Amino acid sequence: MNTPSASTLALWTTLVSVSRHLLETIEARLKAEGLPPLAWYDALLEIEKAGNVGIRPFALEQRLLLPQYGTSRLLDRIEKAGLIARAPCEEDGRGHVVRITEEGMATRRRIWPVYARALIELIGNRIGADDATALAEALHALRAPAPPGSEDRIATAAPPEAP
Amino acid sequence: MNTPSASTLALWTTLVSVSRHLLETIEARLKAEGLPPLAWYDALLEIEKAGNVGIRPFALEQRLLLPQYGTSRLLDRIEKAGLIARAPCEEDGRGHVVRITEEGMATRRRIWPVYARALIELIGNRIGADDATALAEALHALRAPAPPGSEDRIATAAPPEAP
DNA sequence: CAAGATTGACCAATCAATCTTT
DNA sequence: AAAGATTGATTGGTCAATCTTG
Repeated sequence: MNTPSASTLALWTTLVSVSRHLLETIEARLKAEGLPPLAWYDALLEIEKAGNVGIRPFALEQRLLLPQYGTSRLLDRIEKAGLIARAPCEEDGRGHVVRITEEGMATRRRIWPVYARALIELIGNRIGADDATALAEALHALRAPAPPGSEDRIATAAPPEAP
Repeated sequence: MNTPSASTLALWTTLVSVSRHLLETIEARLKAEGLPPLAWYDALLEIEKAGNVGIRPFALEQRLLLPQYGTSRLLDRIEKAGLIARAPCEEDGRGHVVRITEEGMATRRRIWPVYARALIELIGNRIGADDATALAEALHALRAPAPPGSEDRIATAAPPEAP
């Protein structure tokens, strides 16, 4: 067999179109509210969870699944907006430490309701809880293989509890 | 309820991470083979299907779900690579017509085996046909609402039969 | 004026170095 | 030399005009 089955093609096309639709809709709503894009939310959340000790960019890369330079450029923009602070690392002279600012926390808290409402409208209201759970379970078969060395798993956009 | 349920969040995070993983893997394989990105394949396929009469950019936009300027820029690059030809439209002085070249067809035919093999390895080999069909059906509940005026549905990356 | 299509200017993503420290 | 992180240069994507014809 050198061509995908009809069921494979059907799953592939719906997967791509659905995730594109959801992402575009959520990004559009954030922009309409004058809020930064989803990538900022994911980054701010991870940095906020790190607390006062902060987080190293290389750790952020792994959690956000971004390339090294992507993380660097993303942090550039978020820092320029005053939502995080970068400082040289004490223990390791090569590294830096990233911490969230008060304004960063405030912005993350303003993003969440818009994000949450979109997820409810676009997913929760359109599919039953049991179906959603079953779908997520089934999709696990298609996940990326765990990179060597990482035993704890992480998803792309891991939202928190309500602010 | 103002926060998404756990099942909604689980589905959202797996959806995003799985589709990102699949897309990145396929794009990486195309690049490794010296082939153009997936977007070129989708465009070339639609243009090739239009045959000798060609296709208008505005029709391509609808099928590829791209913005007007996105289509224009994409066609710029594909044309510069010699894979398509743009000509002014006879019936409508405002419009243009896009046709595929021999080299364009050849390139599309070279992309397909790589694309097809990736879909088989990443999807077909990891999930049963019945499960894949059920998954695709269930995901239909999350699709974008049909835009007014379009009665025939289309997916983002609609692959053809084997070349 | 609306539709089809393109373009200049700007923002974001990518590649290949580069720099510093371990 | 390898790890952590950044940066210059190029490409790709987006916004707001712009141009031409219906």
